[in-house]
Amino acid sequence: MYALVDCNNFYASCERVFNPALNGKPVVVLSNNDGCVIARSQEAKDIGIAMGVPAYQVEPLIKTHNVAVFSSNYQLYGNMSERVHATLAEFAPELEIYSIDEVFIRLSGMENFDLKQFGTKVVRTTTKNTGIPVSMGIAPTKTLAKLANRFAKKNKGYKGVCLIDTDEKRIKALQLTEVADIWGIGRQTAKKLAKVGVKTAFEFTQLPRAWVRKNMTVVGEKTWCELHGEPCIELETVPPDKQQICTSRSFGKMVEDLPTLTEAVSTYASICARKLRNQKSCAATLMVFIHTNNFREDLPQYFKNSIVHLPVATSSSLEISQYAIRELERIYLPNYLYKKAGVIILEIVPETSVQGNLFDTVDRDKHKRLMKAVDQLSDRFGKDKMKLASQGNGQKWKLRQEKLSPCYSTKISDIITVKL
DNA sequence: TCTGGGGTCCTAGGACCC
DNA sequence: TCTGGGGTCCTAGGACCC
Repeated sequence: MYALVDCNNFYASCERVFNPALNGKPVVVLSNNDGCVIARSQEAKDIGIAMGVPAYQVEPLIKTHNVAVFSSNYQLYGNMSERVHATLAEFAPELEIYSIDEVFIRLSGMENFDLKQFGTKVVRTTTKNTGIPVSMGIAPTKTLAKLANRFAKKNKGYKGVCLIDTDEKRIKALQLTEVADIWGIGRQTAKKLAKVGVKTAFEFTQLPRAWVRKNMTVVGEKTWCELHGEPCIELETVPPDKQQICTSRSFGKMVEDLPTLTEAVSTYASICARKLRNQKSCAATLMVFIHTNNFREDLPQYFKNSIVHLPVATSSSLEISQYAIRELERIYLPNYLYKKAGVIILEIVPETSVQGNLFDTVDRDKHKRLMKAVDQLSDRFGKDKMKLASQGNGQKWKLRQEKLSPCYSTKISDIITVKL
């Protein structure tokens, strides 16, 4: 059996842990640049604030209902996420950290346990230890565990735990669920299924397997099998190394000049390089892209990217940033208002198997030592304390984060500020 | 005024090989 | 009249997830 533990309204719950005055009140968290609503407390959902809407469109609702609004604070959420994992790890040895707010657990060797009781204990302990309310779905496959989790959340009577352990419960759950709400069935597939008269998850499972294979590829076929109770999607206890790494942001204000864009691109390149070093890899290809604001139909538009293959794979911020800036200079055109830029690194290989180059002139050992020192300093004093000169100070392009909460759990300076 | 960011997997089709 | 067969690799694009 598998369990899926999912934190309820995760980002909104994180904000509440350190600010209990918000309990019982509507809370929303916004995406980067304070753009869209990406998390809502139950109260915020109840007054009709939809997921993903631009914040300015729900401004009247926010005012009328006195909704607490926060910029996203990933340092806080990441740390709270780690606390949830730590508690769960005490209950089970095999965890898959599926996302910042979801964990799959393999429940092996528990045949003689009362799983419902076990689940209730996990849910209660996690909430008690971290302050974050969680729900748990338990079933024979990951897809069914996801489904069970939906019921655990939606239905108060379950008290946060839903167990699908018989065929009867499985079929009942499938009948009560729209196929579009199944994990792995997206909008396009749901549309296709509607055309052949399939609305519920149960109806989907009644389609012939061959039809599913033909029309929905092996991916759909796996979902079909999992809904029948046959596990096809393995637990991934060790996260695989990333095959591509991307850092991109929209700017707080539109940017026109090359020097400012250069600061941003250099910063994104450095962040990519750090992510690369964290997984002990190097990359041999790099792409830079810039584009204007495509919501502004009244302005001239320009979307462009540029790819470069490096002579030797690297994870040095200096090198990656240099190449990124060079590509930016190739694609930059004046007289456009840019809204977003990004750096993507590809062709990622383990740092232990980098292919050398006879004509290499870079002192790679030196770079490595330097990066190690920089990373240690960043970990100790904050990631923005030491950077390349080309990154500038970020004043002209940084994110808009007008409603940022303090990093209660990670930064001492913030805690002191709060107390004052 | 204002509209997020970061990933993975699969398939089809073209280029190329012997 | 007639023009093989069997592969691999790469890329772009679509679909999905949080």
